[in-house]
Amino acid sequence: MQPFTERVIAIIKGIPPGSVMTYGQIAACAGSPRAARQVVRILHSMSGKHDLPWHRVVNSKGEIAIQGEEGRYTQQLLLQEEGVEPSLGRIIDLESFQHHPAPESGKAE
DNA sequence: GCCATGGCTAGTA
DNA sequence: GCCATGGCTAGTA
Repeated sequence: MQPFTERVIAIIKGIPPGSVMTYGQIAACAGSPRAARQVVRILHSMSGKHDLPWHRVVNSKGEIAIQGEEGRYTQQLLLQEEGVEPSLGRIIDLESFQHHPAPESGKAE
């Protein structure tokens, strides 16, 4: 697995319950601010095997970005169970719920 | 060529 | 709603 991919996975695993990060934010933390779509691809293909909290990742507006009805519903439910309540437009208030990892976190022990 | 983005523009009210 | 972006993978030679 490539270093960028490993960093992205470590960052996603570090998102605590009850908070979210955005695709672009994760890419930036992993060292490639323009690689938001790569974060998408990693989540899409590896969230199961690596036991990632995939539901804690949303787009830059705070919206659930999943495609199908079923997936959208599942993500919304998992977030609500952690106390993340979207407002009426299904928008999550990033000011309240966005996780900002410390620069040291996710690096080598 | 994939992809669950993101940032900007045009068009409407 | 359009389109540039980018790390990775599959498929071919």
